[in-house]
Amino acid sequence: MPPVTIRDVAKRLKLSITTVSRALDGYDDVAAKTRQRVVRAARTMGYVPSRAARQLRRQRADVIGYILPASGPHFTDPFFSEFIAGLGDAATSHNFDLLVSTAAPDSAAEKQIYARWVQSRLVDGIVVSRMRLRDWRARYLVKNKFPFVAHGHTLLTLKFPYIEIDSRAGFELLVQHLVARGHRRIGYIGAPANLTLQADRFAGYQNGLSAAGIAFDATLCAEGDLTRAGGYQAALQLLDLPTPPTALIGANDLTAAGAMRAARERGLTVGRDIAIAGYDGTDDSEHTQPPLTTLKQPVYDIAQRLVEMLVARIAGDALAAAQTVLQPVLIVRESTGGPSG
Amino acid sequence: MPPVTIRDVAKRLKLSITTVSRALDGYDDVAAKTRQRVVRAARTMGYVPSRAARQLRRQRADVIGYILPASGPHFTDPFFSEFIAGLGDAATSHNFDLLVSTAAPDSAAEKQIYARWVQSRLVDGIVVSRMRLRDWRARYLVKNKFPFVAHGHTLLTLKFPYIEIDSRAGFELLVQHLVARGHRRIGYIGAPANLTLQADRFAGYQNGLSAAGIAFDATLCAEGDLTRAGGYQAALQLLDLPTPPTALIGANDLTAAGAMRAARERGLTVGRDIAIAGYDGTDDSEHTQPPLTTLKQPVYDIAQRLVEMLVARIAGDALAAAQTVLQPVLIVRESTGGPSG
DNA sequence: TTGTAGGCGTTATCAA
DNA sequence: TTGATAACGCCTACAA
Repeated sequence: MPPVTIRDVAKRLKLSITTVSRALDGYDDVAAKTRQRVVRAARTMGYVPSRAARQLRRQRADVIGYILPASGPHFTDPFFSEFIAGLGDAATSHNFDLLVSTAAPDSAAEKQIYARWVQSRLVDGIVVSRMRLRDWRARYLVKNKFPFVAHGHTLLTLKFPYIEIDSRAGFELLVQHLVARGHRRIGYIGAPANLTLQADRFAGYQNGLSAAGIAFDATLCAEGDLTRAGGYQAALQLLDLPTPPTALIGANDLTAAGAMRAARERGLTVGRDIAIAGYDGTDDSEHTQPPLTTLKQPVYDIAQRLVEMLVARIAGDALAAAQTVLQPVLIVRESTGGPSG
Repeated sequence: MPPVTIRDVAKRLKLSITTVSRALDGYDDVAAKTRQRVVRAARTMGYVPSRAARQLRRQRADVIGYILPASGPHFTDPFFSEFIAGLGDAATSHNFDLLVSTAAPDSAAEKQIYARWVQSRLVDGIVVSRMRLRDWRARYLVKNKFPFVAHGHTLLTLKFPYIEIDSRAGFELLVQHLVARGHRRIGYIGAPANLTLQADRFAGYQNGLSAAGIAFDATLCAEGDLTRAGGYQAALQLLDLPTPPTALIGANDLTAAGAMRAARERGLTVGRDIAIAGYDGTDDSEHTQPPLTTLKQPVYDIAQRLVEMLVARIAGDALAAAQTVLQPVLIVRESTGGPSG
């Protein structure tokens, strides 16, 4: 059976489709009694407006989009689980739907998705995450005047709303913590250099060192890729140095988890022979063995707030152009010796 | 500026919109030269068909939907990261988009989402996961003749396509493995009783015991909720028995991870003092400490194949009604003594 | 090979 | 307070 349309409802009630539409949309120029009849009939007949028709007429989809920075099988960063949960919950509560796609960063597929979503007006707005220093996505969306919000900034002179964690300050804190525990040779496992988060976190690491009067040593730095495997490889490299570091900081928790594994393989007991710390602070970090010292960012809340900003922006609210910077919270656990260590 | 429509392209070329439409859709009754002009003009003008209009006309959205069984902040099961990655990649490669929402199982919100998606034809088909024994979702979708595919079966006498892992056989294998390592008191931490997976895995556990001539002991069984926290709590309960189990099986890896934590807190060394095993086998299981013995299901592939089946079904392909059962693979790691243990 | 016209299901404008 | 009617942008018989 074909879906029931507004026409069916109107016919059944011997009313015009206009009246039905207005009654359902809650206009106040409909007799209370009529409205009641309409609402009841619509419910019993199971009428739900066609998205396509409504969308065509109103020129908006009530959908927001998000693209996961990955494609392929092994994708399990808990950061993104929590992020998506936040986006989804917030979208629902604002009567939006969430469209999700996957694409490797800077791939042709990614560009194609953006073009398609924007040009075909499939979505009304986009949430962009894991920003890059010279992010073509920001450029593209600004150029097309397309509503979007970001998790993190760029180096470009573009104005757009974002929420961001002051990870630079966070990493300074982290270094300070390690120095207080007596560490001088502190290694750093970073992310690809084109990412904003790498620039920030690396800068924080360097600042932390210099604040403690420790000379920066490039040989103690390696590049990871924000995955466990990347952290593992990079950590091995650092641990096999003639004079290895006594502490390692990963650009995120996954990197740190990989580093923990590498340390164990080299016969080191994490938290005693070597200190390891990460960044993100999703639940998983509490459940590594030993539990991971980390900087916690409120991922779920950030996602929710991003959606709120985006929805406001789609509605044309100028206020939504805000740029918010939050402070991460240092959580000290056993991987760096424990709270009282 | 308003988006460019097919009319704009036609006007510019002094052609009818029909010709433009047909040229772009690759019909062969368009002069090669005309097509070329049209394609070029469309590209330079940045024309992309309006989704809403096309959708209204063709009565399909080219969108499939998936609902994450969770709402709230702490949602980080790697199973679902991988599942979504698989859905997203497969959807993209079939020229579909993926709509994602979140809702607690059996909540009012969940029902509402289904009603909305189905009735408003927002999506052309739905992927359903974590099936329940008497699953109203399957009932609802079958009743509405709405295309869907499932990860797992139900107890209902409904015919629908699904892919499923023979987790019953898997758990028998797991018990067998533990028995071979000398365990007789094998505990089980399950999932909520209304879930299909619980029925299957619990049955497999029981079968495994009886095959080994071990009497079933209900006091060695506890109910978890497929989260780490749930596994932790349930494990504590079992470990604090007068005569605690020497081995624990979790209904999934997260449960097992929680159990490992509980064991450590009780001063036990996992893999030596107690054996612990799980189910799912995402990358994370390899990185617990010690690495977790588990039954691996090919999550990413399953997700991809589900999408393929769904797409075929949406296209009206009867073949897509298949019901596939795959075998899980036992992966023995240190948490039960190691491969050679 | 190209063009005309109708309609997909809504919402919104204007009259009645 | 209600109803007729015109779009929204596209696809596709059918006609030319």
